[in-house]
Amino acid sequence: MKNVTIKDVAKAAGVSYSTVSRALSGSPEISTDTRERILQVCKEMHYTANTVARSMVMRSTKLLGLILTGVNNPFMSELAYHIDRQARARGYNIILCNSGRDLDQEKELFELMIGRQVDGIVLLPSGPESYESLHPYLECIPTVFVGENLRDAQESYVSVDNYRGAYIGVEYLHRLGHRNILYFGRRRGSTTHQLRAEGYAAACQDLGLEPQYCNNTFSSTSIKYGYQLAKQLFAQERHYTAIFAATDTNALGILQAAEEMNIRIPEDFSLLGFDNIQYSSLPRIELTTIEQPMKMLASVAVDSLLEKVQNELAGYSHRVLMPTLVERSSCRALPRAEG
Amino acid sequence: MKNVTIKDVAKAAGVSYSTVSRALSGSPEISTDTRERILQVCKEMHYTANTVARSMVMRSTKLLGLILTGVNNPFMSELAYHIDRQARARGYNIILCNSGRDLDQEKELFELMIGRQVDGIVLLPSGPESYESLHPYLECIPTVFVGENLRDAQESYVSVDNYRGAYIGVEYLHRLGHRNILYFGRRRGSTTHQLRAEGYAAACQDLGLEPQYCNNTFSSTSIKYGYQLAKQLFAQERHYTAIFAATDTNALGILQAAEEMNIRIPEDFSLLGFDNIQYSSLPRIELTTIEQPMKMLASVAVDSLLEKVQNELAGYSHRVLMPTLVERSSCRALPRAEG
DNA sequence: TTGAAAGCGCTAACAA
DNA sequence: TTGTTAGCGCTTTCAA
Repeated sequence: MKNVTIKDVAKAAGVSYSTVSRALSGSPEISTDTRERILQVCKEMHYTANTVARSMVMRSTKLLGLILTGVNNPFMSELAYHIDRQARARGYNIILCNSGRDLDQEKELFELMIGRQVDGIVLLPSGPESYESLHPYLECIPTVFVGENLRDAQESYVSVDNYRGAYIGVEYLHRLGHRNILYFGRRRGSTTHQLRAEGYAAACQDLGLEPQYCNNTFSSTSIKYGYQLAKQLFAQERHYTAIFAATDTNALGILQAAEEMNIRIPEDFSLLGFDNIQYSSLPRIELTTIEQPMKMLASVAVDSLLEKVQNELAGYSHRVLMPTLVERSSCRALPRAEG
Repeated sequence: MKNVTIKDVAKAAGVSYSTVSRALSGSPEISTDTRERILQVCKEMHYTANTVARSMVMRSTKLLGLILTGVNNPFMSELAYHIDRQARARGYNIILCNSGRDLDQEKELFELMIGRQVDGIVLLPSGPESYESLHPYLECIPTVFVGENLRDAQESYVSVDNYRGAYIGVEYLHRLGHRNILYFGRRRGSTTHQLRAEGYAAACQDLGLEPQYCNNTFSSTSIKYGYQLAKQLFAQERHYTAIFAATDTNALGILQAAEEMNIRIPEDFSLLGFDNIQYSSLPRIELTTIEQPMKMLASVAVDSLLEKVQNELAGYSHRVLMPTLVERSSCRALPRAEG
């Protein structure tokens, strides 16, 4: 485990070490032949520049913090993948951290990242409270929130038009002939969820449908909670021909409960999800859903973060992408009579 | 965006800056009251230590490189999650990189990580060729391979006993009454896969079964390839009552093809997977499979890497964990007659 | 075109 | 117990 430095190269090449630095940085203030000679020596000695030292003098680590609630979540891991790709294409690397959806952890991670001198942070927040909670840090470090709508908060974020997505979903089911659509998993505390519920309500209003809700009483969303909720729901009488689930994980919970109770989808009722996580395209699941364009989300997130980093501007930007419908097999058209 | 340094704190507290350093590092060579006074000033000034500067003098970044083929793969993302947790518990952070299963990328990432002075690398290799390909780098930086068996290679690795796992799987199917078990997705080029196939063959031999194979002619494993392979397989006559898939993704491809062709599982044949990725536990999928203990894999990987890092020993360790059977709904017991 | 030297923020050996 | 100083590997003025 050697450690060839710029000085070693300088000695070997018989020049001063600032000359080596110039050769490496592609400075114009150097003759072509000395540059080539030095580069040759570097190669021979297997010199690798010490990024840490460079970071210190350049006051930039070319490192981005990526804080999310848990990479093992399929939505997050997909996003993380694209964020890494995009960042690397721009010459940055990613320090990955999991907050576990814990505000204190999140704060701690911000401090850690600031100490590590990352150039910026991509945050998939624990919830809308994150914005308030992290406020003091946001002035110290360029940050972009992704996935969560911050509405008119004075901080950069990238998200999907959740209101519009829900609206599109209801329209689709309506077009299929459904007139009784239950919204499943409505939940307090998340702006994203609030917007989806609002979009649903607005579409119902516009199309003359009666809104019906099954509220999520848990503090978060998961297949397990979706399952528990669905079990309760199925114990009651059915007044709907379609369920619009607030998230794909909710929909998967519904699928599980339905399976257990011998309820057939889409024969007994149609099921529409939201997010288009990887799970949803799996055989036997084939969930029709509203897609969040994750690759786009990732790339816009990195771009707007780097814009902020490189311009040193204190401004912020809100980017809201349009979700789209992905048709698979969990929804069916209703014959006139049934509608 | 201020930047409070140790010097600023020193000036404010009226001490030399080495005293501040001592107060922060918890050195005993300092009086309790000056320490407390300094810590107080640090808090007031919102001082955060610059990890980059510290790294330089300490010659340790407390950073680990995590190189995998793609976090968006559910097996990888699960592993990444646990690796981060374990690393952080030990005071390290993770730089995440995706190699895209490309050997050149992998090399490039090693160089990048070495330049970044990471203390060690956790590698989920592209394949068994990675070991050869990365050889020059392995002497420069402590590395642990995870997931792939390197057999007797002189480098640390953590993996599962794939041979034994396959053996257990065949025993299980045999116990269920199956006498004709097809091994699906046998593939060249991966030691992991070779060992699984060997375990299958050995169990067949020991139990007096005739081995049958459906070979994976693709260079890698995915649901899509599994699907294509299965389509071909189903076009032929069936001489088996159970399929043992080399990986869960293969099994999911089989499920997809079966769905399309109205083949019922486990009624028409039983299906056993290997890995226990998250997908496998989903409703409607409920794949019975051989589990790789991912949390354990992650924690052992980090531990043996840090052992290497901290002891500065040039040695290596091979840790092989035992896989276990996870019973779900894709296998059924055969009545005597059918066996 | 090249070299000398300062300095990024910190730790640690040596003095006081 | 505290202060002074050198130096980690690099970039970048300023001189030559």
